[in-house]
Amino acid sequence: MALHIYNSLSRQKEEFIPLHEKIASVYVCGPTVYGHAHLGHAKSYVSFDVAVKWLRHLGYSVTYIQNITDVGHLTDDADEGEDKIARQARLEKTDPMEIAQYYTRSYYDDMDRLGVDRPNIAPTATGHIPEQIALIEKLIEKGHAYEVNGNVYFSVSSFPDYGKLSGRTDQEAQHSGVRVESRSEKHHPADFALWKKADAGHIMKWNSPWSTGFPGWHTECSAMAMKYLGETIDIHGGGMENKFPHHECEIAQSEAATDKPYVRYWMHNNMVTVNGTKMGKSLKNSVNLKDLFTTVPPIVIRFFILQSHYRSSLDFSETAIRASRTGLEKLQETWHALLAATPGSEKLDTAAFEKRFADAMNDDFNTPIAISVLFDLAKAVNTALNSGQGLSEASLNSCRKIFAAYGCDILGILDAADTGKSGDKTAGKEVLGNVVSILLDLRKQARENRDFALSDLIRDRLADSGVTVKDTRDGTEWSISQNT
RNA sequence: GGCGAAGUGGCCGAGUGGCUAGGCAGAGGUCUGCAAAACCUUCUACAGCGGUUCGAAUCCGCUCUUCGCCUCCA
Repeated sequence: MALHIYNSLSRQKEEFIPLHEKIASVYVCGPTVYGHAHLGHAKSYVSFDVAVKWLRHLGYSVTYIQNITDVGHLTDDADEGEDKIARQARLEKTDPMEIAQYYTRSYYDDMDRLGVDRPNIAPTATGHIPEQIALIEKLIEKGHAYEVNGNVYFSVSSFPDYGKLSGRTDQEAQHSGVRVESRSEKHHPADFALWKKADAGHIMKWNSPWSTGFPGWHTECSAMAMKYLGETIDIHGGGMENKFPHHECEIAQSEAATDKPYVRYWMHNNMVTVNGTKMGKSLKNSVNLKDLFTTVPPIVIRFFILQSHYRSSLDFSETAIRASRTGLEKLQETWHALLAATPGSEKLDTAAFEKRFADAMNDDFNTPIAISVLFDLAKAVNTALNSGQGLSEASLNSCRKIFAAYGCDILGILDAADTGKSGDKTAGKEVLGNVVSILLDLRKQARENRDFALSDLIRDRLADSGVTVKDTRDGTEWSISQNT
């Protein structure tokens, strides 16, 4: 089965055929850096991380662009209100640049811990003002934009396709919820700002042909996507809430400027909810990742996210996280057992598992199904290892390969450091291993003497220290507990 | 009001016509000095009402409910 992607524009799954063979250009709307990342960011960027990893696995050369919005994103409706970064700078009594850089670092810290690969290019809006001005000039030239009092607006009525992504084609419907005063200088209420003149005292501002000001929020993505990926890009991703107006406006200004299709496949991921309600900063129910990481390992969060489809909403709760954690530990147990196993005689045909996994991923990145395939394989592995026969060397190797490639590399839900092939045992770890060995030898002697009080004491004290001891058919195993 | 998504067993969460999703939790069993883990067996489903069909969770209609977007938001 070839890769199929659900295209928000056509509202159906389509076979993925990139503009240029074996090359995939991907642009995903990045964060506005005025606060720490929350669980919603995690869902979005983990989802696209897996998509990109799968594309690369399929042999595509992927250029993945994810912007950093550090100017132009206003607190109120698209054309009024204060800049988010500037507002936060005022609240924290510092410079907007410091706010942007501080929260950008914070964002990458969190994504690193979640195992999200960095994009190839992470352009900032402030770093691409000339490109945005050039785009606006072109739109004015072609009659798609007009200037009033140093502000430039896109003329929605000049672009008949406006509304094709969000389904909002009825002009009346578009504005029914927009609270713009009737005295607005815009020609039509639905017109959106491309360039805004800065008020006195505004810190982030640049010179332009129209005024000293700053670009509108929608302009940056079009300008940067087209600069690095060309006028038509293969995949554009983002959160569903950005479909309108943000992506609708991107299409309008890009296609009006180039007369070419802007995006071949639109991908939108769904929201994280808390108790069934959307998570949002303004609702004061957002789950900050740094806080969450203090009690839940990042890899569990990643697993939790991938257990649902990216187009489904995901409801966050303590019990749901706990269930994920237990489930993931089960998978990791098998992974560890697989690495520690010695060759035996039983054969396990892994081809079917590989095919099922690939089919699931090719079906619009269906990670829940892909994970269930790993669980099924884990069950087969456990059964074989438990039987006493063990797995043949060839089977063992193909199982390890699947877990390493799919569990570690693509889904990122199994710790690659556990493969043992890295051989990066630190001195401290070796010492610990030796000490634990001594204690386990003592415990073994105690058990042989049927001194179970002593053997249990050793096990309990080790458990208190974060070392879990298990007696298996093949002897005693130990591991460092999770979350230490 | 307009646009869109969705209602699955105790919980999470897949599944677009017939064949066990998966995970967590529960029950029984195997193994074990006891734990833990693992394995085996097993119990709870498709919001409601109609319709299409040999057959529907899956298609159609209606009703009810929830959520998102239409203001900033991954």
